[in-house]
Amino acid sequence: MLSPIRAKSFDTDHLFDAALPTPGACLRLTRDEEIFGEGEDADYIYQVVSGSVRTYRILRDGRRQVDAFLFAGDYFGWEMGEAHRVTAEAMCDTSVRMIRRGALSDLVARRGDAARAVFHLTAEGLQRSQDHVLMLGRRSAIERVVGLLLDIAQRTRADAEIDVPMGRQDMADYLGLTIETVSRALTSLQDEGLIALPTVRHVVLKDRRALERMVL
Amino acid sequence: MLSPIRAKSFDTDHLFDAALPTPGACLRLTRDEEIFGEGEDADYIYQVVSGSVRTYRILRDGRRQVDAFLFAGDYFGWEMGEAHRVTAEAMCDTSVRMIRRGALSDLVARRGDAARAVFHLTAEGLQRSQDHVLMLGRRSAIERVVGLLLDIAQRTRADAEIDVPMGRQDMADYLGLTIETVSRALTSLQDEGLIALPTVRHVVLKDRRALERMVL
DNA sequence: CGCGTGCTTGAAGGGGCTCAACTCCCGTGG
DNA sequence: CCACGGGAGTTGAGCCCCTTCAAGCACGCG
Repeated sequence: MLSPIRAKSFDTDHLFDAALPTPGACLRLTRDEEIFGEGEDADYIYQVVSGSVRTYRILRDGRRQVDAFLFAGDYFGWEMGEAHRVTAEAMCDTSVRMIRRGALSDLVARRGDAARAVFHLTAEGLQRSQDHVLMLGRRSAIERVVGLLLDIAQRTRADAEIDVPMGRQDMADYLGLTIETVSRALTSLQDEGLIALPTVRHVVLKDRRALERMVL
Repeated sequence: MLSPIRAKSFDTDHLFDAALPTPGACLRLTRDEEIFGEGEDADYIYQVVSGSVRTYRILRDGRRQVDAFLFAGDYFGWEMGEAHRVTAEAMCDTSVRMIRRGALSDLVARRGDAARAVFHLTAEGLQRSQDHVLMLGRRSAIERVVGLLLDIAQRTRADAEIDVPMGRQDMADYLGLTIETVSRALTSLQDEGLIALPTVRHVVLKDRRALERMVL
């Protein structure tokens, strides 16, 4: 997935390090606390240090679409315009680093490898969004849930046991479903012996191979 | 939408001009001709000169998800890895410009404003993808069709009369619907007097205000 | 212990899908 | 000029998956 290692180039995980002399510029947040809101000025770019974050948009009539879940190491808040297009909230106790857009621009102007890192990260976000589109456009409810579980497992570097950081409503709004359908999908996966649900936010992937086959 | 004009910066429409001394490096394509395929090496970045292009992915069982429609001026083929993640095809007689990824990298390394232009374009693609997600996740069939019509109108700079460059199957696979549902949505919009369909690929937006209200 | 919030389960309804027939173009050739 | 054929689009009927509405359950917290 990652490009071959190049000497002296930024590891994308540490893009901010070069621009942030004091790595203590952290924001600490509690459950459901807003980081920024849709329409607000996009002055900063963020990186999750610990915890997890959701971004979403809301339609006039209240329908909500969760755009992305962000975990430790993930960057968010790349907005090309002046305003944020989504709202970002912590899903649990979370800390994030911030950097002024201007500071990042300067870094990019000074160092070509930083530009490459930024491009890489944006492209990664684009890929995620494209996968999300495929999921919503052409997959059944169960396939969507399986896709999300595998995605969480991969991105939190868990293998068989995963801690689901979000509630059913967040899952539903990410997958374009209702909480009831998500719940039914999970129990049906459990009935088929593909997963186990020791607690409501803890999932055991009992047959990962079979689950992966379901989403190609 | 666009950032304020900066002296000496690239107009994103003309990003390639600086990197392409001979602007004749064009590829001419006919209907349904493939530009690149999923999994192939991503050596080039492309820009539509005239005509229109679709990008898509196909699932094992044949389900297809159209990722994007590209019109004159649009760039495509931004892949961060070595391989294309989608297939790109011309939807009609089309010509595209190409530039080696390496040449673009060089340009970006040499000129900071090119980096900004590239970032801008990638971010634009990301925004489109996010809007697509919202469409697929939380909108009804009719709302999706209206959204597509308005998007085409805007991006082809048409006001009331639009030429739909794609067939019903392409629309359906972009919107996560079936051709029958797309067709029914169009006739129901016609019945309500919101649009007219003089021919199958020609749509008149009779009440644009009302249509825009439908998608917020 | 009781209450509340979030999750699960059930029953009924609906929006979009499936399958199938039909229509409309449009190009081709007699 | 019309007959023919074929692909694309439309329309119809029935079904199914997901939603809606409603009730029941479980866990956590005062």
